[in-house]
Amino acid sequence: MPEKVHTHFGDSDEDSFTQTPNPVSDQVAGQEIARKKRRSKKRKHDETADNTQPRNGESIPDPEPVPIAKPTIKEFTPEGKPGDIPQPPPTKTQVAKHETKSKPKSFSDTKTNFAPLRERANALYELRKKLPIFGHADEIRHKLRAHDVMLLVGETGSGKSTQIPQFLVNEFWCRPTPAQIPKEDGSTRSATVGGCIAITQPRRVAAITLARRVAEEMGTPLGSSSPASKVGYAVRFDTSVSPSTRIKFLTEGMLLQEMLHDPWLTKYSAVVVDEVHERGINVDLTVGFLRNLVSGKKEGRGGVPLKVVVMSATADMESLTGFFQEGFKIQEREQKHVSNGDAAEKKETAKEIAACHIKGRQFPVKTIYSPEPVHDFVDAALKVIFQIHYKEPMPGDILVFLTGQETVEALEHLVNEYATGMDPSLPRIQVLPLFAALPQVAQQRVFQPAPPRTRKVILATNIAETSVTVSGVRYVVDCGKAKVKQFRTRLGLDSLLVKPISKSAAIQRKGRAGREAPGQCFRLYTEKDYLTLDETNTPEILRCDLSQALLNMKARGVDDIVRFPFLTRPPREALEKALLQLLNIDALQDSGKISDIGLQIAKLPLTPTLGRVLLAAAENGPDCLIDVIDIISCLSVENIFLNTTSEEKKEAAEMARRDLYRREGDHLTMLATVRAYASENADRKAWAERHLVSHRAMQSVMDVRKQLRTQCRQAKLLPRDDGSNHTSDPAPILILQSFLRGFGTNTARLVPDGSYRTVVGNQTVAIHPSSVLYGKKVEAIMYNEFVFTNRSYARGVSAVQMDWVGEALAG
DNA sequence: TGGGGATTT
Repeated sequence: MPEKVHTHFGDSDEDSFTQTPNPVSDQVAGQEIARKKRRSKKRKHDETADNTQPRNGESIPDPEPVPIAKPTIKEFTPEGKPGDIPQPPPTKTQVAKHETKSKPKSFSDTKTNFAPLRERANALYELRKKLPIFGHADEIRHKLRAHDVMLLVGETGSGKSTQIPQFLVNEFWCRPTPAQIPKEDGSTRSATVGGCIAITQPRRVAAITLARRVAEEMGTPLGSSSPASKVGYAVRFDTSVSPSTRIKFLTEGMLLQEMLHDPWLTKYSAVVVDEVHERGINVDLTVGFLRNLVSGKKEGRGGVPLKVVVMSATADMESLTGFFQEGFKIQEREQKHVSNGDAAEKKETAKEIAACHIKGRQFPVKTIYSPEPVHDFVDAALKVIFQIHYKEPMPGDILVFLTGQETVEALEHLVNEYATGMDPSLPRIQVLPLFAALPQVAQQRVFQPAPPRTRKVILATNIAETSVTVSGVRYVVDCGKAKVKQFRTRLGLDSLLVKPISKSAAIQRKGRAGREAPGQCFRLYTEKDYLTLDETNTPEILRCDLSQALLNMKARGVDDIVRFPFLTRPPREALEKALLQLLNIDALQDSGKISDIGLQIAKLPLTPTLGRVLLAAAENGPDCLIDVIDIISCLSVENIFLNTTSEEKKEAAEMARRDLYRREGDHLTMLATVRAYASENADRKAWAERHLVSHRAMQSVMDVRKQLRTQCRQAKLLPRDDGSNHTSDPAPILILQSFLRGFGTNTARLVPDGSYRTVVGNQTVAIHPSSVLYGKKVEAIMYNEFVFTNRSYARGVSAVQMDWVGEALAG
């Protein structure tokens, strides 16, 4: 059987698929490089010779990792070295026995650990010196002394995320500075501004692991483990900082949240925004607020400047430079109106935007395109996997990018089937699926080394593009597609469709083959198709519902949304729709200003709609609120019910969950699940397994629930002592009516032909198969999500009465 | 009859 696969593939045009990149490919890559060179010449900032090299590694011939730039200075300034943090003098406790380690943490105990920390840091220093960015330390420090904003393009493996904060932390401008901050009444108050560096990350794990690494490199304990710790992190549900934290890694969402309470970011001397190229909505908002901050008068900081470093792997430098320059230009124009400023002249250099390019440390990856368009990429991937396995030496695992769980599982079966008939003298194949919905234990298998004489074949969604790094991969197979969620403003509907990826995503996928050795990337599409791909991913801000983003802006005092500095401006229609949505839930006054309700909602870690539901439930009393919090907690995490792939499993799941299902719909079913899980005191994990409920998801539910209960108590929506011993029967009608206050427009009624039509818009919608109401016919339904995949589906569905809907829509 | 991937004092 494998032979057949192999020959068949070879028949089509074996050479094209097994050869080195064809001349056309090289030519085009060359043109791309030439274009980049021309563009970079236009830049007036200092540049290193590195900049003119091809940046994306498309056709780098180097057989070795990119050589490291020579350090520009021979001796390092003391601030770059590990161990320059104040070290306690050696004392008797320091040589004390090991028992102290296992004792509860206290200051004196951690002192004991400083010596080993320092040793480790000294060892790591040797590795740090080899990072491509290391030789740029002085250049970077120098530029940031003169400029407030710096853009830094650093390819994968350049070391930017760990080194930049260490380069900057001992700069003079990074010290806490006494300042006079004007108060509303015209007087001033004394305060200390700055002293700390924030580094934002799109993902929680990245923030935590980077903090851990930098603490190690600096020879300091991590976060709250010691009051002397210099490095900490802050992500939702897990903050670890100390009074002496100087470097803090946090998620973008966390920094936005901090800005809600401290709009001037007075704790910080610098904010480093990492991974900007991913363009999640939070990073767009972050750079928007930061631009206002650096180009404004900084009165809330007592005039102390804030340094901003924007870092990206594949930056569109022109647009980011233009973005920050525009901010300074606007400020200049406004200042000229006020004074005939010659004071403005002096500060001119600070207002230029510095730039810095750092080469990555990446091995060359050969690109092999499909000679012809591929119609069935699962089939094509199967052939390429075996072609690699037959021809290419061991070791070298294969990473295949597919679109979703369905294609991953289909290919998993096919590969296993063909592998059984393989020549026994060949190395074996181990197929490992990887997608977000996969239980954690199964995901972990991807990181375990393969058994001897076995090649790992990892079948992944685009979780492997950014979130998860698998070692040992030398071959990437890229189907060229991904599922993309797009919010359609006009219909108020999310669609999840398979679409071609962007060039930068294709380059990112390819790069996964060159992390440890030279590699190969098989693209299951033609080179012509590659050239027609969009340059970059569509920023999330153009693809999502904007109501939460707008409410956050309003809560920060941005009344005029149109004047907000968007890195990419969403279409007017999308902004208007979001404003209308906020008006509908009373989060805004008719004037467009934020209302008291809006302010309360903005403080909740929820979508505005769910926030509105929570406040409505509070009006129905604490019992109702406690129950609604349980449901909202489920709605704001991943699916709590495990997937049922086969018919058998589905039946087993229905049996196991029978006692949880509620005829009122998914909302009360979730409530029953949370209540049952929470009251299970013996073994919650076993309980979850028995009921085919995701334990991981339920742990998140409990975290959210705790957070929401705490916030509700602080907001006096719940009495102080209530909550834990709540046992009264739920009141389904009150609960569902609370939900209708937020989801009144997400309703559909049954029409005579047996289908459901939306109350607003009269569109056909079907109940999603994952719903407990699937196949049921009720007077009307309310749903949390309206999604289009193969057809329009309502997800998160409960039965409601039409007169409740009428009341909710009437307000 | 079906769920790309993140994230929030």
